[in-house]
Amino acid sequence: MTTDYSGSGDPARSLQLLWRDTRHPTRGPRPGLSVDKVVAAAVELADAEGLAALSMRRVADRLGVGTMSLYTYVPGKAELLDLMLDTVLAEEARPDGAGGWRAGLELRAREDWALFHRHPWILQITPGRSLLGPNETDLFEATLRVVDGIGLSGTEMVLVVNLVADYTRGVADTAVGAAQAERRTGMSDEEWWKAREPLFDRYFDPDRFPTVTRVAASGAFEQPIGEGQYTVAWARESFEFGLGRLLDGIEAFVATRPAGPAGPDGV
Amino acid sequence: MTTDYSGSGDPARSLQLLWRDTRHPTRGPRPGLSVDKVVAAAVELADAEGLAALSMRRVADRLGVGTMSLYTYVPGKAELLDLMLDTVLAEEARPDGAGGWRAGLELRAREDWALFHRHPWILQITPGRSLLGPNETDLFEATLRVVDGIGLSGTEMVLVVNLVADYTRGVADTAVGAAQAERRTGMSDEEWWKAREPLFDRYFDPDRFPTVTRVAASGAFEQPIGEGQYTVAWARESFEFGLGRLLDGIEAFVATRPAGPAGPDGV
DNA sequence: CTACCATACCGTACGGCATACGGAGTTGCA
DNA sequence: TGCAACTCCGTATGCCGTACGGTATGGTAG
Repeated sequence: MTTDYSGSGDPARSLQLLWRDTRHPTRGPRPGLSVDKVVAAAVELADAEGLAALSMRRVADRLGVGTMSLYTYVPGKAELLDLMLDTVLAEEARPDGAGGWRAGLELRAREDWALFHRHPWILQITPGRSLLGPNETDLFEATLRVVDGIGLSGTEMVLVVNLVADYTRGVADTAVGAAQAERRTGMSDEEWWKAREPLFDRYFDPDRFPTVTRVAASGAFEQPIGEGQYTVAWARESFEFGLGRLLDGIEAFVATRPAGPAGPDGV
Repeated sequence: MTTDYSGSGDPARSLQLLWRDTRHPTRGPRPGLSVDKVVAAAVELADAEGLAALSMRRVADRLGVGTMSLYTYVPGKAELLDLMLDTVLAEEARPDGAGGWRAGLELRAREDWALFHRHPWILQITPGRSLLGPNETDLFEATLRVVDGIGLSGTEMVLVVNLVADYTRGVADTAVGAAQAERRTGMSDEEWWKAREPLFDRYFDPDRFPTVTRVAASGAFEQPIGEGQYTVAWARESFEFGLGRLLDGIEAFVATRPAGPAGPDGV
């Protein structure tokens, strides 16, 4: 499935919810639920069973209310997804500037990575435009601060911060997808490959794919098989390798700028 | 929506379809359709209206057949998505080694980028395990070849190739999401921001977000507004900037390896 | 030439989904 | 005391993927 997602509803309502600008008018019956409870239930469900299992019915069931009651707290599913996203963003530790910009960006990337693994559904909701939620803004502020005063222009600061975030999203998308394949298909990686290898060999022509053949023969695809978690370990190494290269590249770029406390107005 | 996706069906059948290993038994009535026609119709529909609009019913309508007739050609929607993906992969130009590894990886990244824009739905189907389809394998072969013989081990070759692909996927996910937001919400970026700015200002506290405030004041968020396509232009610059940094980082890494035609068996 | 039967085609039905609509019950204030 | 504002939610509509089983087609075996 795909989520046709957000931004369509009433902006004022969405922002109010995101920033929890909700004073309860004292008139009617006391609400039995709250936005936070609905969001928490939805996050739990999505974590446990995936975004595909996240339906308004299931969330309502989990809260012990009728489906339509949710619509008292949340305008619709799209907005609920927005709220879920900004909510889990609060879980990330913020870089604090210790260790310089490189350590700061590393921290941000690793926190993103961990978050994507903890809440894989994040990767399945299309990014679209910015949410303008409090936690997203918070995180952006903290990360911008990390690359502040090292000689970059405002535009360059934004470029660098987004670059690291986008890279992490990309690897995580692949890695999390692979990690979840087992759950989704009810088949371990080993079983999966065992089932396909003999069939694949019928189509795989070494003359057509000589380099793949050679690389495969070198053992590059055989990862250290551990407790069945080997895909995860391999993915993490892959992520760290790429992060290292990326930061090396950024470092070279930063070195070309006039160092010092130039601030975002420079250039 | 989200697509619970693939790998679940019969492997033999999936691989046969992917590699078009389909000889028609001469018995019954002549088939009016073919796998290719079904896939082509599905791709057209997804391109035109997005993955959310891709239903078996709509594909069948487009082909002038009953819904259930599709199941003669394709085991189910998950497998159809697999086929769609491997099919559009054929559109990418393959790097041919001219200009060395850096130019080769650049070409691959730009081809991926273009493909993601041409077929945004690719980004919405969860990667999971490899398809083992012909075009995917082809592309992998061509890209591996580009980093062959420059001193990398087999594992390192795979790391580098995947790194570039993952980076591109990440930026494209963001960029395509933003580019499509207009279509999805029926609202231009300008309208969208106009509707939210005054509301957002009520929550945005400059003391809490000083760096964002300063960077915004420096004009880093005001992109050259052109024909309404400015988001696209900005995204492309952003992609090229990141690609440059990434390849710089990889270049530094390659420089640490013993150059020469070591091949994938080294280290 | 007939009978068989693999295959293509597809109508119907089931259980899921988001959510529009409107009614019933509850509470605080005028 | 009464009504307005509010929560809760049953029902219905129109989507979805696809299981099931029926019918039409047409090459081939006898």
